[in-house]
Amino acid sequence: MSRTSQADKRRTLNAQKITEAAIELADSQGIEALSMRKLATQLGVTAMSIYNHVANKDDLLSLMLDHVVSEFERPQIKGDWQETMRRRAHSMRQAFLRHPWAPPLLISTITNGEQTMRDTDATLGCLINAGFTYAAADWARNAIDSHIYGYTMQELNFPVEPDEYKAAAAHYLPMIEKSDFPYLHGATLALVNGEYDGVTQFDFGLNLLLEGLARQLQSGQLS
Amino acid sequence: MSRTSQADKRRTLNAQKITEAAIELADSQGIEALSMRKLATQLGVTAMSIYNHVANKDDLLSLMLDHVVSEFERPQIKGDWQETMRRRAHSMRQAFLRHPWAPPLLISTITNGEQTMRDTDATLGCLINAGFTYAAADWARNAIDSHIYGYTMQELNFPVEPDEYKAAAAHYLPMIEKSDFPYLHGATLALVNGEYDGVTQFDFGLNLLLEGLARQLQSGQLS
DNA sequence: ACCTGAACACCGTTCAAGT
DNA sequence: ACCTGAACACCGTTCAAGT
Repeated sequence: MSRTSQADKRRTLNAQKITEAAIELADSQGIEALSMRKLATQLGVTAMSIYNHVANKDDLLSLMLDHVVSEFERPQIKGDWQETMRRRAHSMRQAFLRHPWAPPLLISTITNGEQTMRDTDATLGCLINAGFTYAAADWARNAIDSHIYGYTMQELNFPVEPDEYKAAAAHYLPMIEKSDFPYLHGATLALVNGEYDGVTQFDFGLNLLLEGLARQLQSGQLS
Repeated sequence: MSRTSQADKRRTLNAQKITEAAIELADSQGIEALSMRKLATQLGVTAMSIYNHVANKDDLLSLMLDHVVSEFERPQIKGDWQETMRRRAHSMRQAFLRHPWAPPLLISTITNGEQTMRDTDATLGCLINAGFTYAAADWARNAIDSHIYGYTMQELNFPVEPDEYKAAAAHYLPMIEKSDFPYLHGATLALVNGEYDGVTQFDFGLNLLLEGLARQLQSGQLS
């Protein structure tokens, strides 16, 4: 009987199952809760079994990240490059909202997985096809990705939800001395008074970049 | 004699000394090498002594981050807002190059320290003084910071140094199948052939943002 | 008031032993 | 070929005991 149950485990456990369980654990409990021991428990197995399928925890994280990248919408080479870049950016933000642990790890990843290479290839392809030089395509991709990563990481770590901004501002206002922080005080007061809603826009920065790129491309600075 | 040495320790150890030693350790050995035990050894003291001056490791990290923020150039309220924002951005990038562990922690920090509030106040002040509404100043600051954080984190984690790009490209080229990754292959080949240098520019994305903001401000969309 | 050693509840990972 | 338990070298932090 113990033979059968072990045989069952052998059939079920593999790198993909481990990766999926790890992502689910990191999504629901946070990345700091992802330990080899907890993951093993979730899988109904001993911590050490995992090492038969992945080299170590870093290897597991790489597999998890490559899966996240697979959720990015792959750019079409042909077509409206601005719209294609916008669709990719939005899909990346959505993937990061589903997997909030991913951006800091993904941006720090040294070796690139299969999916990352596919994403980079298609992104460069779209821009080059639109008339960008290799150098300009590289700069453009870098600037767009900076915004996607920087914006979503700020967004993910913002301490209050959009529908609580006004209440939070009213709560913090007394702690922001008008004499010490006049503009922060003014901005917080404007929020309390409903003069603006405090919601930043992903598309605001993205449009600044895309419109600037379009303008430079049209005037021949990038081609 | 043991009395004197303990009295000496009491005089020397304080939150500021601990913070400085922690920053030095993180700068030189990496943030993952910063443990309470190693930090204590560096300070010639027991790990537990540290807890007499900081609440816990998170508290220590907050103190470290507030010090990093103090190295940002504080925006002048009056003056050329574009130039002021550019100076702040460059000083932030330089601070992050000195303290590469800081950006992911700083962008994730929930509670803001004194220096962070001063930076935010002066940044908003500069933009509001230039004619931005509260909302527009918030969007602008968010977009600029997204670029600073996103760009520097990509830069800090890029696996090769600029003067090794060409050699690295030549090394990786055979691994990038032309049929699988045509554009990545082409870009790498262009790098090997010296058609472009592969160096991305911090100012490229920053200028796109600032020029776009200036254009929208001038046309009355943000005021 | 501050420093200390022992202890607790965790980690990732190695290794020899099982089947 | 894969799973396991014990062990090692680490963590952050609590607590009672010192001065």
